[in-house]
Amino acid sequence: MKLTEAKQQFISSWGAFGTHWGINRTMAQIHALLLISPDPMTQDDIMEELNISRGNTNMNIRELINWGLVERVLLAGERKEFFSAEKDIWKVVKQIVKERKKRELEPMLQLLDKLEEVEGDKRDKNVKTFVDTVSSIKKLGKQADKTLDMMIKAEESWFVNSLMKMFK
Amino acid sequence: MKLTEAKQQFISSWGAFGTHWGINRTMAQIHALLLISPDPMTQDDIMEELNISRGNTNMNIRELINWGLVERVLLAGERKEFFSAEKDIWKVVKQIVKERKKRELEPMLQLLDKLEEVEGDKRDKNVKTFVDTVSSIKKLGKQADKTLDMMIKAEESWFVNSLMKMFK
DNA sequence: ATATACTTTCAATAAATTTTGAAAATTCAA
DNA sequence: TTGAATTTTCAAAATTTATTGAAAGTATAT
Repeated sequence: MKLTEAKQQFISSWGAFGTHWGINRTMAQIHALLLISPDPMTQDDIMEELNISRGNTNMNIRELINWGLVERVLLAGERKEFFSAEKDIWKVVKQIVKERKKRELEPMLQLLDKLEEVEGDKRDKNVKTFVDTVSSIKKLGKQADKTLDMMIKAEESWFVNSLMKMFK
Repeated sequence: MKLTEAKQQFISSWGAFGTHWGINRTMAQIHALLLISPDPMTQDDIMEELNISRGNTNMNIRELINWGLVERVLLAGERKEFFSAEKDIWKVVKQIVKERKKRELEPMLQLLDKLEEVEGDKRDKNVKTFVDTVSSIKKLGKQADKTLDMMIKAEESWFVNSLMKMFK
C-alpha cells in the first residue's frame, strides 16, 4: 500500500472510530492528520488536506486544544499559527481519560450520591430495586474513578508491567 | 427526593450519558428503566413510562437484546412478551466491554496491522512518522485487548482485589 | 494610522440520526 | 381455519448535529 492511500485510510477510520466515542468525525480526522504529520500544520493545510471549510476547521482545532490533544505552535518568522498533536500515545490516552473522567464520570457519581438517598420504605420493592441498582453502580463507578486516577499518574512502562503481573 | 422524581432523573441522565458513548438516548433510557424495575416489563409498559412510540420501543429493545443487556422473559399464562435487564452491574460492564471490543477494537487492530506495512523509505520523515504512529497505537491497542480479555473472564471480587494490590 | 494577513464567530444550510405510526407479518387460542 | 392480539418493519417526518462561508474581529508590518 502506498503512503497516500494508507494515510487516507487511517484518517477515515480514525474518524469513524471517533463517532463511536462521542467525538465528531471531523475532530477525530484532524487529530489523526496531525498525529501522522511530522511537522506542524496551518489551518489552511488542514482545510486543504481534509476538504473542509475554514469555520469547521477552526472550531474543531480549538476543541482539540481544549481537550489538550493539540497545541498551537509559533514558528519564527511565520505570521500564521501552526498546530501539532502530542505524539506520545500513552500521554494521549491519559489525557482523554482525564477529560472524560472529569466531564462524565465525576458528574455521574455526584448524581448517584443524591439519588441513593431517595425517601421511602426499603420494604417497597420498587424502592429497594432502585436503591440497590444506584448503589451498585456507584460502587463500581467509585472503583473506576480511583483506578483511572492512578492510571493518569502512571508511567506507561509501570502501568504495562503491573498489568502484565496482574494477568500473568 | 421522592422515588418518582429520582427515577426520572436516573433515566434521563443515563440517557444523556449514553449519548456520550455512541449509544442513542432511547436505548439508554429503556435500559435504565429496566435496571430499576423490580419486575419484567412489557413493550406497552415501557412505551407508556417513557412516552415513546411503539416502533421506537421495539427497535431499541431488540438492540438491547443484541447487546446482551436485556432478555425476553415469558411469563406463564401471559400472551405478551416481558423484558428484563441483567441487574449485576459487573456483568453489565463486562458485557459492554466484550461487545465494544469485538465491534471496535478488534477491527481497528486489524486495520493497523495492514497500515503498518506501508511501502516506502523509512528515511522519508513522512513515512517514518506514519509508521511510528501506527505502531505505537497498535502496541497500546494490543495491550488493551489482552487486558480487556482478562477482565471479561474475571470475577468482580478478583478484579477489584487485583487493582487494589496494584495501586496500594 | 492604515492596509493586509490571518482568525473567529454565527446564522443559515445541509447532513445524519432518531422517531413516528400505520401497515404487514406473526403468533396463538378457539 | 379464522380472527384477535401482539410484534415487526419501514417510509416519511421530526429532530439533532455538523458544516459552510461570509462578515466581523484581531494582530502585525509599514
